Amino acid sequence: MTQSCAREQGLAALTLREVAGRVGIRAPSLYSHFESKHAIYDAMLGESWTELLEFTQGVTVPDSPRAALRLMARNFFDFATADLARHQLMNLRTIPGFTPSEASYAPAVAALNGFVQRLAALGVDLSEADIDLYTALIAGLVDQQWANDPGGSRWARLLDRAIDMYADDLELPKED
Amino acid sequence: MTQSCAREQGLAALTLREVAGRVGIRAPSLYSHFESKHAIYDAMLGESWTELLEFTQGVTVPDSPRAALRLMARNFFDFATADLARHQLMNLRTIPGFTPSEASYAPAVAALNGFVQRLAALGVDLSEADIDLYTALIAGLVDQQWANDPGGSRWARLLDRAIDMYADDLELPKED
DNA sequence: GTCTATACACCGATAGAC
DNA sequence: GTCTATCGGTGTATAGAC
Repeated sequence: MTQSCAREQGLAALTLREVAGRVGIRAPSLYSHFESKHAIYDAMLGESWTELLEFTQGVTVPDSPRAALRLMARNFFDFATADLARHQLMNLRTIPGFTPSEASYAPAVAALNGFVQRLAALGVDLSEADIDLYTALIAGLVDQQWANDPGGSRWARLLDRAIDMYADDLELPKED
Repeated sequence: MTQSCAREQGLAALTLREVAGRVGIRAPSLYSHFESKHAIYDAMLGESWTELLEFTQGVTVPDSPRAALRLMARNFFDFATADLARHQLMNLRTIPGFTPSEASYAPAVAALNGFVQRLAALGVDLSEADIDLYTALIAGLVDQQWANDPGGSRWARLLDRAIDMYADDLELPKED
């Protein structure tokens, strides 16, 4: 449900009539299921983070902190570069008045918590600033990939280097 | 001309009728000056990069590569976090079909070239990958600042640390 | 309850009079 | 150049059939 319709053009290209058409109903019927267009965005946001959360929970990460960091970053990067509308919804604030509900925000928090706890299990305790720097680093690579080389790999190539740079900053052990 | 109208709400909130209203004319009259709404975006984009370019050209940077990097990054960050619509236009691809014209893209290239050349003058030669990593790093901090703490300083605080992390990766001399 | 039909205000864009 | 009038499309809302 509420699948990404505007996967190609981005969030702004999503119209209620198209969403309804794909489900096989008329546009106004959507209001039986959602209060507004923002509510649809909200549902999509929740589903997206839930999808990422469930995916990451099914992945076993390496014992080495650096390798674990690399793998989790790669997974997030691939997830975010696979669907533009989803990325705009999860990581940007493209829609003027839209703020996520608590319910939809919960899986996002859970996903980030999962990331932190997996590293903690490997003996790496991240401060809030550490986490913020990490999210900014990955988000920046994703954004540049979308903005300046969509479909390519110009920034995807830099991911491992970026993670290594970040791991050095955290003073993680060099060799795996 | 073509000042940022949607400074508060973002690019998507910009309407032709409002733009026209601020200039004191009716919406259709805009089409005497611009071919389409995209052409207005294009003009705004060109003006924004030109503004940044002229600003940075007037700034004298420190002799130390690290300090120079810090200052230039801070200038860009402040510029990008001061105006949401401008940031979306310069660093993101928020508008579905919009691609900048060569003319509007030129000052963007010039601004980045200026950055590279100033570092070169200090003995720091950046590869293409180095540049891409830099832009991703700063863009990521800006995006997170806008998305998760607009008006605040949660990611602004991390800027110097991020630059230092980057400078370490480049193996720039530690002390200034 | 879920849908259709219809209407409203607004959007970007065009045509034509002055 | 600027205007008015208007077009098709959008999000949104409501009334009413089944």
